[in-house]
Amino acid sequence: MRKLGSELGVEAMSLYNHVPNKDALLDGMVEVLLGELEVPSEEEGWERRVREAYRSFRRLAHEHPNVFPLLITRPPDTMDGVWLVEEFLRTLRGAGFDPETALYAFRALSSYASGYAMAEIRGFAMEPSGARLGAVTLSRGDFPNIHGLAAPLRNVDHDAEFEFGLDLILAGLKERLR
Amino acid sequence: MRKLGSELGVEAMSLYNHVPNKDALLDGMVEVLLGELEVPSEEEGWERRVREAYRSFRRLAHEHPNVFPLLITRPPDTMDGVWLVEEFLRTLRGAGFDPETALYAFRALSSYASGYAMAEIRGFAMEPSGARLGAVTLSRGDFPNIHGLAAPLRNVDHDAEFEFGLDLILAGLKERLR
DNA sequence: ACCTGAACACCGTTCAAGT
DNA sequence: ACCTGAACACCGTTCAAGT
Repeated sequence: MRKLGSELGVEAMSLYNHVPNKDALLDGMVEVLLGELEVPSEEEGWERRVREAYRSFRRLAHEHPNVFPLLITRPPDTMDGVWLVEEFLRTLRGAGFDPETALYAFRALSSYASGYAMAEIRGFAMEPSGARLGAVTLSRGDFPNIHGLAAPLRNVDHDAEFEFGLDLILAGLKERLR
Repeated sequence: MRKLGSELGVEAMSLYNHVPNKDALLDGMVEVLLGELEVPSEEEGWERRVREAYRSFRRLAHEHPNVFPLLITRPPDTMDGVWLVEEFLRTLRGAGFDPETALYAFRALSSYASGYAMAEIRGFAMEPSGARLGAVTLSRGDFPNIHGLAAPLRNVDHDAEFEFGLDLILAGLKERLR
């Protein structure tokens, strides 16, 4: 608050004339972030629509790596948020899914996408990145599999990797449609 | 630090005789948490082994909802962590996956599981839970799909839901095996 | 070797007082 | 209507002084 105040050329206490407290401010930031989500038009077909929406979701993480974790930490309780869910459910219902499966699909995809985006921002958990491979000394004998991946690990194509997981889930969903 | 100190019947400053700083303390907590992960023995077959490991991962979130987010926020840089990855990769390699796919599979499953577990802890993002459905007033006309899910939303079986996503990804992986 | 008091540089927030 | 100084109740951390 003090830092934001000075950024605005004002004392920290003045902010409380415009905002109830810091939490409200953070909630507002999350709301703005969510507003930047780009959901493509309906003509594209359900699969492409869903895919693009989650690509856009991941893009939010790249564009605002400091705000994005707040979206995960403090799920927004806004009308805009509810609208997005309604849209998603409608799209999947239209594709032929029953209501429960549509909900499961939403949560599965959202879990995957937010988990992946978080990992990208904070570093992949329990995993020696290219940089970290050096930090911990891995004997080639004890860690043959990680060692064999040293080169690929150094320059993973995150776009392709994200798409891989998306493919997996979407393929599974299409399977259930039959 | 002050609170932990008083819990131990000691002033906060005394802690610095045993621990470099607060961050190191948090890292240690994450390390202990990770140590509680239960990876089943190898005889069970790769799929069951992977499935059980991620069930155990999710259990960590339930048992330690305050520490688990730290695991996501500050990916541990420990030998134990590397060992887990090595184990995972070895198991999938043994099942017939090529190295890159094994890595992708690890990250896809980990992203999904951590995303789902986080959502369970903090509340599902952009989604009216049973409780929240009341907070925001949803006209039946504007949100027909969410409204149709009101009953299922109130008592989702999270175990089954988590399993649904796991099935989706594992099915997709098995598909690639052929 | 371990603990402590005093101190430093921070937080978010309240409230009476100013304009 | 909006801003501010002083103050409160907090943080993590350092360091010289004690035992």
